[in-house]
Amino acid sequence: MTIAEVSQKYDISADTLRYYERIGLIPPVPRTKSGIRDYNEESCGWIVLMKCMRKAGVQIEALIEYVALFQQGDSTLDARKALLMEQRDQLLARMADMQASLNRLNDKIEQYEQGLLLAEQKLRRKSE
Amino acid sequence: MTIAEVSQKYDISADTLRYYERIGLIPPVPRTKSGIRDYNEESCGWIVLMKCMRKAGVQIEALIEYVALFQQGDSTLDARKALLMEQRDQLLARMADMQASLNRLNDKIEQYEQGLLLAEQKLRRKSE
DNA sequence: ACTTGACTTAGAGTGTACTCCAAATGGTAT
DNA sequence: ATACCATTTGGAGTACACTCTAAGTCAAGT
Repeated sequence: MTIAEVSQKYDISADTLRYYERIGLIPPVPRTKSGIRDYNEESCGWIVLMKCMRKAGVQIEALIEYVALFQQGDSTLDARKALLMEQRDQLLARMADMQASLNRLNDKIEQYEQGLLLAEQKLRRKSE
Repeated sequence: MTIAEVSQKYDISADTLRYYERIGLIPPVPRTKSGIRDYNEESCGWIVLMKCMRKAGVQIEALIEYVALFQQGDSTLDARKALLMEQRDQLLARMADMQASLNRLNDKIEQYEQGLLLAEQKLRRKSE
């Protein structure tokens, strides 16, 4: 697959795909003889993984390290697992922050609902 | 309260507190005659709110707009509620992305656990 | 052969959210 | 009075993650 096809398929700009490869967020993508990227299934797998992680706010630096470890082979299996577990913990912490924020938002929205209700009642009383 | 006290109490740098006020993320803080900030309960309330929202990734721009609406008085009650509801929706969407990422991380970690187990078994077999 | 359009690279530019700095001022301790 | 330390402002600098630009290359169509 060309970069344009991958870009469309996964809704990621070609610039971002090149950037991800350049910084090592995904392993090098296979090329044609003339140097044009020819994404295969493995490349696409990395892209899907990284899109998912980035959408969730996982830092690029940690992901780069994961890819680097992966490329170093089986000796890094436990380091990779440790990295994933750390990212999971951070993710859980961020989700807890978001839940706290969500609760506050819900409380506030409810207050506004009651406030608006009171304002409506005032208007009705006036017109009666 | 001075800016140093507020900074310590809420674990936000004095620079950030000034920055938040400058851009309108919190309403103007009361001052002493000599122009030094003297945070009161209301100021602290805004700080707590904004710390919570920012930790959860709510965009500064939306929060600035909320404060601006708030300062315009009761005529903006429904606009404020609409803004909060939009932010809640965005928050829920991001939490869903994070849950997807969390699921993938958990799957991968489990794979590594099984992989490591297999590696251990291989080692044991060799040494037997 | 020549145009066209997608692709390549290196490097510069952008947006968001801080974070730091310099110069000036104010209140407090000696 | 003088030293000292926190505070003030405006503006510059930083970190992260893209995003865009310029200049060049390549394969396909006419």
